[in-house]
Amino acid sequence: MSGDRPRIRAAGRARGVPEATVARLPVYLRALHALADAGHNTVSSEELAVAAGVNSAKLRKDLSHLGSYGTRGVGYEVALLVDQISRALGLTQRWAVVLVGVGNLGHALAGYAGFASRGFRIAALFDADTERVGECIAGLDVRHIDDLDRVVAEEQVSIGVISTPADAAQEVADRLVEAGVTSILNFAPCVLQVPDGVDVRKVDLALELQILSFHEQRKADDAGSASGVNGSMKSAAAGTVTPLPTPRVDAREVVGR
Amino acid sequence: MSGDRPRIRAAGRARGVPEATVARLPVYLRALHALADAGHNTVSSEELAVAAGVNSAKLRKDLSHLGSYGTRGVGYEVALLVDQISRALGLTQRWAVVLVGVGNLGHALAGYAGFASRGFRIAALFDADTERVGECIAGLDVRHIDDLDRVVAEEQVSIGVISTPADAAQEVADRLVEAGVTSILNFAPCVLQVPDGVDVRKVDLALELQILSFHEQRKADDAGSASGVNGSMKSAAAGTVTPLPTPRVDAREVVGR
DNA sequence: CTATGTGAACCCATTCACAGCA
DNA sequence: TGCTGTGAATGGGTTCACATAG
Repeated sequence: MSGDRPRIRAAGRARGVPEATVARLPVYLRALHALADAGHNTVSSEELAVAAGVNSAKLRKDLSHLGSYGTRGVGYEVALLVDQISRALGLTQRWAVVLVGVGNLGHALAGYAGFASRGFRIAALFDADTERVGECIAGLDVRHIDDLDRVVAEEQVSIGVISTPADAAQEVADRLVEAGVTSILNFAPCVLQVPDGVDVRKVDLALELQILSFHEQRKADDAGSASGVNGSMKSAAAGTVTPLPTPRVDAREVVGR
Repeated sequence: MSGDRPRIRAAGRARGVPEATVARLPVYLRALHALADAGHNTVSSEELAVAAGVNSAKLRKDLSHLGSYGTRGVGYEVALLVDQISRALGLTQRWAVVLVGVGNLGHALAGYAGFASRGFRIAALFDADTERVGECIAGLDVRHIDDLDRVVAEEQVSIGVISTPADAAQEVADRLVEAGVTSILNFAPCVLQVPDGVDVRKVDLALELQILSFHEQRKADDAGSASGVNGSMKSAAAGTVTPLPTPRVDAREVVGR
């Protein structure tokens, strides 16, 4: 038993699972559910790795951090693995979450079936706009942000989702923390300041596109330098052409910082 | 000039920027825009690091991969840095993207102002459901997926966003690649198979919550083991209680794998 | 004989600490 | 003098390759 170096362990349960591993466990879980649906009772590390989009060595190393739940020469029992990963992720309980900000994105998140199906229950929706309060979205009434404290306490909420504009996000985060929330998922495009003990994860939609933009550019450059010395245009791959020399930053027109 | 080890470099432009650095450049860009709006002309690595939520050593190392654009003893000129980072990310051109799947989430993405404000133009919306085709969302008509090839070619689209249900995502990805798209942002909770040369980034909403769940559980466990030997309940922190012993996986009720 | 579990090697990223320049 | 830019040190994560168990 035990991993590489002697990571911290609690009483009986496995602990000190590396962060990179934690981030992949939900992917394995998804793949396992799909395999179970397809009627598989057991699965090899190779099969599961393919289904999860990683290599098998990484998968085995990841699983080894949870314990030894495989059978040498055979593979893993699907149901058992689902059980163990769910347990490791804390999904044996159904977490209550509150969502703040029911604009464009908040609406979609409130109606996202994936939350319910993967261990989460939206306890309440909030907004600061009194126009929106009272509106019913996905079976939930939108409440005013001032009710946050009460709901978080009553429903034992520990996770908050922020889908407000960027300029309101910090204020909302402060209120969530004040109310007792200790984990925040932030969809607003800004950095949040929170006290120790509070976890924040961010999802930035445009940021992901910007990363893709980098790689697109790289591909276009490669294609360009393959033929002409510095292929000024011509093989600009699939990108919107117009390679503007130095357009000065007058970009960023609308909305969020 | 040049980084630590001699990473690959092209003609004159900086290359071989580490992936971890690339992922942070958009964050720096956001912070710089905010600083510019606040009237700052120059900024020190320390100030910018705080605004971006990283430490200053990491920031400087990251920027060093783009070249030497700071002034020792002074700091960085905000406008110049914005320019250089934009250039490095390939944001001197405005990329055209197509969005496939105008359900709950697709709707929200189509209306997301952050795309337009950060260098991207939604060229078209697509759906397979003929009921939806023709609908107008955020000023764009929803087109049928069969028109994908034409639009991608005509508008020189190289980036596609998938916001379909999981069971349709692979099919859509295949079509996007077939049409000539070489970068995909996938919101569907599944692993996509794509040929070499195509980049995929994924955003999984529930996955992020599951990661937070892990850390919540850890905090709850810590709080529990602080007092009683194995505090069976009582100090279950803020989480929805009910620590179920071995609930057998009957979870996952609705929707996507 | 097969596929897991894991030490060891390797590689990438972060952090430190200071040389070098305005 | 102050802050950038960067070698060197450290640490985490990935991959390799094989001992081990069924």
